[in-house]
Amino acid sequence: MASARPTYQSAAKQLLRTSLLESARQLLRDRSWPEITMSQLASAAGVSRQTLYNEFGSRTGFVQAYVLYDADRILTVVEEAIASAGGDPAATIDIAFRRFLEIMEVDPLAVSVLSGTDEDGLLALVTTRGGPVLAYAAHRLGEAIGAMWPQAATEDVALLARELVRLALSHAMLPGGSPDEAAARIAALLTPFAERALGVDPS
Amino acid sequence: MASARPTYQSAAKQLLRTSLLESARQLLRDRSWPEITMSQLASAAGVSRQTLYNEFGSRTGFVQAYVLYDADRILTVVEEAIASAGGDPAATIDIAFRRFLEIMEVDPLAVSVLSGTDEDGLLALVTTRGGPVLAYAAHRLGEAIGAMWPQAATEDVALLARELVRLALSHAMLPGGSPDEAAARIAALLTPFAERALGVDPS
DNA sequence: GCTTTACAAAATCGCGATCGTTGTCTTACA
DNA sequence: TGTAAGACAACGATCGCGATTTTGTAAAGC
Repeated sequence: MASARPTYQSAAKQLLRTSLLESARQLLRDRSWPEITMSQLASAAGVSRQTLYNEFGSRTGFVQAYVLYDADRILTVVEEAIASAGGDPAATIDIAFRRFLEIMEVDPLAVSVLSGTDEDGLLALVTTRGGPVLAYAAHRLGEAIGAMWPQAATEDVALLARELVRLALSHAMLPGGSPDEAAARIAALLTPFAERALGVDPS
Repeated sequence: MASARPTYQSAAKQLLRTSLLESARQLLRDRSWPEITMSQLASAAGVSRQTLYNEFGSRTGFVQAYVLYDADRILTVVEEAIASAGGDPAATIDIAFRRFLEIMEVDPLAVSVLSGTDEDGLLALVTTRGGPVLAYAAHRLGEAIGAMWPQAATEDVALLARELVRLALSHAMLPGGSPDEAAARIAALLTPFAERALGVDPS
């Protein structure tokens, strides 16, 4: 299977990265980020510390990559939820938001940030310095929604995606009711915009 | 009932509180919160340190009160902006959001939180532990909107107010474009919901 | 390309000592 | 009654200092 798109090198590199990132995910289940050393991380993944540095550059470089990796993970699930909604605006927003909040409740990084006292500066990484994550998530979400509603203006879809991400992060950091309740409210709030963007006749 | 006007005692107490809080606002213009001591605060307001403690209990008690005071200040301006909009849904949301973001750009506490490295835990006070502020702001905003749109269901107004506050805080912490641009986008996003709640015929 | 070993720079920790601050109390005053 | 002022213990920063750990980089070996 050498004819596949990714070369062996890139595939191996990808395997290395996910192995490291997944090990970090495991370690984050019972220790907070500042309690995890690069040595522990390397040995948990079965590679040398040097390899870890070659791949991610520095400690902060790794944690930034991990945030994106975590976002990627979550977005994949949310995209599946969107695809399963069958195109209905209200159902799409509701299920996507609900799935997101449900995941965040058990996400190692999220619970670590929310439960701890933020002795590390991790909270800022998704708020005041959360530009990269927000942009990435908004883009991915916009693609997923745009694929499902091709008749909607890309401008409207991008707008909906961006603010949806902001609301999602806000509700993840400070829950307003259960995921079910929150998702229902957000869906009720944003469905009129979505329907108008889709040209649905509000009979 | 006691009296229509506040008693001398309550008025004096109120004067004392606002004097202290306003002094803190001044001090926050060139120092961050952890750099301000209770002694400095008391003498800046011209009262004894003991009086400060009698009124606010503790240092954290004061900063929490200050956050509410600051929110109150900002909300007053936003309420005026809402009243000036004349009831039109799009204009109301647009001007309220824009005024809020403009204020936050020069608010001493806000710039202190956004520029600093959050060595104090102040960022958490408007995110993961921001329940009280969010509830207070959502309530005030709901009242203001409800007074302008009496025909809308209180449920819809409360929903709009709550999520509007979340979006506002998100945009204040991590700006997405200028206040004008952000406000225009939020207005475009939420106007359909507001119009539907108002029973406006979308001709 | 990964591992091992080595190494300098930087961060962390333990541990007193010190100092400033917090929070409380008591007394004096209007 | 409520504020000012002084004194006070408790607590938390801060500092010095050595010891240790961790970060980040480099070399050599497989």
